[in-house]
Amino acid sequence: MKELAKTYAPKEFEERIYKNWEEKGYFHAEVDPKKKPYTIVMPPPNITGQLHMGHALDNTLQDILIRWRRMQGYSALWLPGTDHASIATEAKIVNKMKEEGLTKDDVGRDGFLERAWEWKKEYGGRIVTQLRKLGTSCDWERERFTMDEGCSKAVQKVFMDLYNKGLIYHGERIINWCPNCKTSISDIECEYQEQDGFFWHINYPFADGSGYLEIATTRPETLLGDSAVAVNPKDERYTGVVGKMLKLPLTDREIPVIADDYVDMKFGTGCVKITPAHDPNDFEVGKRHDLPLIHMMNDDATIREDVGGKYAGMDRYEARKAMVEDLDKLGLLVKVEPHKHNVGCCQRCGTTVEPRASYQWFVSMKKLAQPAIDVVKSGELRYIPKRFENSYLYWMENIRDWCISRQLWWGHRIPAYYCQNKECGHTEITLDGISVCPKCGAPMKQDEDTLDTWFSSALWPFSTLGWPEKTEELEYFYPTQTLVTGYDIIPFWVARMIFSGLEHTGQKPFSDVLIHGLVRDEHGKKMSKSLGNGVDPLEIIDKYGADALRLTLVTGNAPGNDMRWTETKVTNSRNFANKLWNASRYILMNLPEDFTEPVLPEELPIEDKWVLSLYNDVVKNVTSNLEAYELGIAVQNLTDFIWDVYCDWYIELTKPRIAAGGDTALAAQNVLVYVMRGVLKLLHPFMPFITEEIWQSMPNGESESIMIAKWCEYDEKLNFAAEQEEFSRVVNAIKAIRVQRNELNVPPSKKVTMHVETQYTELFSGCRSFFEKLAGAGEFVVSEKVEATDGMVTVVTDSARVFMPMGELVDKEKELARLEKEKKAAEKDIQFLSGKLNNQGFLSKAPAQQIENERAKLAKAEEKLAKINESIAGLK
RNA sequence: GGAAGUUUAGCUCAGCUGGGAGAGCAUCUGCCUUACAAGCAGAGGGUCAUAGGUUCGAGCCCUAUAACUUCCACCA
Repeated sequence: MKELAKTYAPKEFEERIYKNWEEKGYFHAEVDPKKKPYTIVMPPPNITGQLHMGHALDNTLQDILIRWRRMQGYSALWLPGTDHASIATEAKIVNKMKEEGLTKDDVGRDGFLERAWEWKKEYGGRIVTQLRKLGTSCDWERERFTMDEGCSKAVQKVFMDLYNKGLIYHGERIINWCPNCKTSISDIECEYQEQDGFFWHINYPFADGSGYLEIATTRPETLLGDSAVAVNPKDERYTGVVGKMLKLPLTDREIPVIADDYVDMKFGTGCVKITPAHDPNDFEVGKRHDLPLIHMMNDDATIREDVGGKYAGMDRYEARKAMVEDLDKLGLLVKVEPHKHNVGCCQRCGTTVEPRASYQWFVSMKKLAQPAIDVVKSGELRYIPKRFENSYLYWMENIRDWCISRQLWWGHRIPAYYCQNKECGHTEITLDGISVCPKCGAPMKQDEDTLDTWFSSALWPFSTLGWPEKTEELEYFYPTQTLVTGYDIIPFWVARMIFSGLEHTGQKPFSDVLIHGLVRDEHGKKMSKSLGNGVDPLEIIDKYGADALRLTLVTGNAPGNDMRWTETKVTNSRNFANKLWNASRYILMNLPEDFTEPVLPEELPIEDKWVLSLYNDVVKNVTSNLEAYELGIAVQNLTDFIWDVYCDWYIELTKPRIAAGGDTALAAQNVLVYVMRGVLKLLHPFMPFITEEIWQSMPNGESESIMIAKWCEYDEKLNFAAEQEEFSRVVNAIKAIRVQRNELNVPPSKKVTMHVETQYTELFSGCRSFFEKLAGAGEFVVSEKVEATDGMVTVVTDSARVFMPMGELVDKEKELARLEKEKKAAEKDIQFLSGKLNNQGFLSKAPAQQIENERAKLAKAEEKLAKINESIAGLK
């Protein structure tokens, strides 16, 4: 046992405690057949990342669950790791090289990767170091990285398996191209923004000189890639022109007019220019009509040499301007209308993406999605809260093929090898590498591309446990139990883990998905780097401690709901920590030196039973709320009990006994320590540091660290419902006296004589010291009947009347008015309750328990009214 | 265009399977009561967005409306 410092100063102990836990190996989870496993895999933060509030929330929730389950006796594994974040990291390296005046091509693939690994070595551990400050109890011995050997092996294996099953294919499709990152991105990495644009109406002349066809477009520069103009076959305006040829302006090409249902007659002019290489819909139209695919842009969105003519080399927007001007000069520009439309932007860099036909690798999704839909529909895998199942299912049911190849170097290189002999063209997918074509003997060359970052994240729950090897870890810890993450990455990550897990391991990757919301700023805005409204968790930890931060993030946190960040919430949390600290300090100060373990005596006074019974309820409620993932409610139960019941009432109740010394003091001390130890354990998952620091200072024969102490269980022996009810009569009387003293401005230091009239004489006499201590009682007399005299204030509760002689402080008229007011209130109660109890509908349909409750309430109200009436009569 | 969420005290939010509206902060009034002023004891403050409906009974369930937020789709 060591002494607690005078004030709560988390900086003094948080770091030391964490280090100690880690040294003792408490974070490590082993395969243990004697225990049940409980596994959470941490959503791996990007190696480029810095700890932000989102991480702090996500990891606090996970740590609460893991610490709780560990204390419950599970072999609780929280598996941490980081993500290589291909685009983000590659961008960092490219920027860094730019400062040195270098480009990717200058250093080459190997040189680039060397730099990337170097960078990873230097910064990749930053975020996990920051996580430790939060108190996260992850098993660092099992820390993984999406590009480490094991995860890479899993990626290659999955790629090959899917390819062999025909679920991965290579083909030319329209993909989203980022001209800045110079890579393809998937549909969900493309974010749409509404922008003010224009609708350009352009006349395309018929080749035979018989007039024009007016088309409307938002992107005139793509005219260079047009291979047809389409009209709706039912559109009577254009029936005659289908099949005719148009002269494509600004070029020397001719293109046909075709008919296709895709065209909406009511929109624009009803004529659509078809650019199959640069628009997903046009691509489909082009396929149906066998139109040529005309690429008109380079990978940096400049106009291509071979089709661009005078516009070649211009940037897409520059070309747009020039072409519109030229069309105007030619008299072909009919009109320009302002037009709002949505423009796809690269999630990473914000650049407007260019839809572009390109040869890429795709995962064929339909087949994979079905089991992932079924597992949720059947309830075998559930989202908390359930409403997120809707958007998940909608997404999965309407899923499109996933473009997985990226024109990046940092990532898992695609294990596809192509025969360099064009005649042969053989493609080989192999994990071992191959240099000679097995078909023709020509040299083979590996695909230059890497895989989407999310391809490896999708395997995270099992790749980290050793898959594809049949490790004992995989056998034991998989499927995992809970995944904790924000709703923003359900499509990116959660969905992909689900179908990947089902496909490759035959098992769901986890049973429960706990979804949390976003931490917003105090105005409700999303915290973001660009807005500069982010709050740095590390600064908060530095100022208030990790426990205060954690408590703030979990208090009032309902699954799936966003929360606002305000600093006053943190000070509240810090204040609570301080309260707990001082309560512990007080208990320890008074403990006899030879006190070892708390033992609850057989005979206990009523207030002890009262607090133990309430504590017992808290044990039950905290546990059941944790089971329901209602972490916010669980912690509320606990903090309310600690502050309101334990500190403000029970500690105060024990003060007279402690002062008295002897057996009664010792009994109180046993209860104080017993309950304190219990609530410390219950609180530990939420506030690990302070609870450990206090635990270490207390008699703690149970275990050397609270981290590995046993979770509290509801104890039927501590259920003292009758005493709980009984003692509340005293509490209510004390509260009522305080109200009167306050209203009459009688200072607490002033002792007041009290004559208590009650049928519970034994109870109230036994509680005399509480009235002295907490209600400022001087002389204190309890009897069944008290004769009121002038100058007495009457305090009425349902179980007692307390008369206090206040002499000149009492104004008889005011006192009467007050009692009349209370009488009205009591009558209103009675009216309400008896109304209910006279209602036949209520009596016949309400549950018996409910009727019983209302009857009891009515009886109390009637008792109180009778007492008030008696007092009024007495005064008159 | 489709879907979801939110709307409760001045502010931030709880309110579990329907049974007389809660907390913290802020405001006001008293307190240095020897664990804590980062505290203690009190007080005031709400047509639970609006309109209907179901029910003996609705903040909670149903329908519609409004405002705000978010996700998905992406018609040139």
